[in-house]
Amino acid sequence: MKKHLRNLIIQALNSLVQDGVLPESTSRNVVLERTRDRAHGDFASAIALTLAKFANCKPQKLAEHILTALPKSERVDKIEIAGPGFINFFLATTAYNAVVRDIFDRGDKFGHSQIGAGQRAQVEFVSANPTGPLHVGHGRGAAYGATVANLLDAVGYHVEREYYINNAGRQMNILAISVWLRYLEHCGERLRFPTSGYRGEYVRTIAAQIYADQGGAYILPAARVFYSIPQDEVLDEHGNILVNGDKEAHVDALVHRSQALLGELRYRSIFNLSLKAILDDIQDDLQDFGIIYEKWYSEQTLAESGAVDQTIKGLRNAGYIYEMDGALWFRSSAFGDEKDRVIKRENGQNTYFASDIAYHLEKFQRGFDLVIDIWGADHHGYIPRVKAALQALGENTDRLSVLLVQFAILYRNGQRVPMSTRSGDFVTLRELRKEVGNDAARFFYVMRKSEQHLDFDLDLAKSQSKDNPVYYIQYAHARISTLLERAGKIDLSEIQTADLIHEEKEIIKLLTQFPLTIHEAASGYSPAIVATYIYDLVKNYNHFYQAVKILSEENAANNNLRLALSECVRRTIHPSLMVLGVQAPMKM
RNA sequence: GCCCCGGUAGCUCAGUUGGAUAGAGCGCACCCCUCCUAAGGGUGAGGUCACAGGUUCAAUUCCUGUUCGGGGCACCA
Repeated sequence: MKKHLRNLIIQALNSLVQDGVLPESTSRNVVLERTRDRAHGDFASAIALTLAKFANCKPQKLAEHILTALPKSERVDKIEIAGPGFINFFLATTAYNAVVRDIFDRGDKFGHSQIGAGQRAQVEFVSANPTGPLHVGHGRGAAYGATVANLLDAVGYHVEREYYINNAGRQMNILAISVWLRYLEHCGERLRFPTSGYRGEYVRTIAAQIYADQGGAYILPAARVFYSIPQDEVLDEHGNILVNGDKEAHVDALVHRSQALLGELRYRSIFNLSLKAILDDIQDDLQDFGIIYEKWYSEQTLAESGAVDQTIKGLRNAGYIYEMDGALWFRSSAFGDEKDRVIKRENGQNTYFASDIAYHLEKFQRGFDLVIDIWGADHHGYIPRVKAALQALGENTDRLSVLLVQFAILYRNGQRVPMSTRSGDFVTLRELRKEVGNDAARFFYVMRKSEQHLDFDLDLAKSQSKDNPVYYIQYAHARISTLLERAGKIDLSEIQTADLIHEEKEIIKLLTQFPLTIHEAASGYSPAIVATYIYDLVKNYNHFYQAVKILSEENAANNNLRLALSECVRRTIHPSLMVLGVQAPMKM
């Protein structure tokens, strides 16, 4: 429809150029928009305002010229000039018929398009270190990433969802010794748990499980483990320093000592059991949350394949590697990063950055047209160096989009729920899902723009009332479903849209916007647009529902129209909720 | 100090590549079920779009500066 009107205006402009009213160079980029106010018709164009100075006359005068030059169209009822020179189009109500029929023809693919057809997109999200269960912050990344992937899928991309498992670095070693130390405690050894160790309760659980499965095979006296290890930093419960020490050196020394005492085989065993326990938990958690990955990509495998060393060699060949203070540096400042970055540490270990470069290079080599990373907002400083490395390796970073997700803050009884990473005192994703349910969690996580901090109201998410947008929308879907079930078959040939009431027109207008909404949400990576849209549609449906009788309507044409509209709304709610990862119940 | 994100109604937020009278939900004040799910609907009050400049016929929207809030500036991830 918009296209149709745009063509009309372009034709008018062409003839005005011929008449010499407008110069030859006039732009044919016609802007049309839906009106906000009903009095302004259905569509409006500010074209006369934009072009007035080229025509050398007042906008209103130009608008009149355009109006006379506009070809007639049976789909337009009335055209007016208003305000400073807007041209308002009022659609013929018969144009609405086509909309309803079109939605029925599209089946369950209404709103979907093929804009991305033939293109491959990869979305990498969550990718939390497997050092503990997912918490509510990861949850937002999970819901957001899954929805962005669904949106790209809806507009025709071939999408691959991927989780990058950071299972090779120092943090994993710290996890392994944390588990082992808890295991020793479990077996009666007394020790002071390191400040930089993983202190969560889950570590004890894994340790106890290892003991239950394998008995005392890993027991060693704690005194031997801690003998002449550098002093740890000791804090009290308020974070004040009680004993000055180097907690990182302390924990690194413990890792070394553990590897020496346990031997390669037993150390690997603890390491792998810990990793498996946590990764299993993460995978279950995400699957229960309705998130399916095509690929779980292991950093370990990447490192073992030699890809990381290969990548460093590539950077060296390109001339961007130098040595300083015993470490290897990447000259990222040559590509706009604020300083150079270490890629191999003095102790010979690669930094995480090194494997991240190799991983991204590998992603590029897999040939995706679109590579999307979803990170927490606190990682934003990391973007320039990753892009720098890819550029140094000769890649075009336009294919890479890094999307940042701000934190979610939980509120219960109007109070902020305290969360501190120290002491491992955070709310897990699993706890949140258990408390509010998957549907509410998925919806609440994405209903705000991702770059916006999210105030997550737990009480609202749990409430079964109209105040809760998830229930409001699901309820409408259920209500329509039962309504249509009672009504039986809809006779589309009986539909006529000659005299629609206001509520009906509003619904149809909104329905026509749905494909565009999905497109905008997909191209802008903004699931919140869908959430806002669907809420708005449901609200309008409720107005309509309140205004008319549907089942008891005697006039067959009206009856069929209203049923058809209900069905159209249902066919819009359904795919929207699917994209958002929320159930669309038939009954409630 | 530098970098990223944000500042719109009492609260939480929308606001479509700059457009006509800036919207919604909650909260507040009233009101509506002989009727398909009241898990719903209606009416009203409530705004210096953080502030100051600039670009434009037109700025909440774009640019610059200021200010406030969040986050980041490691041989941690």
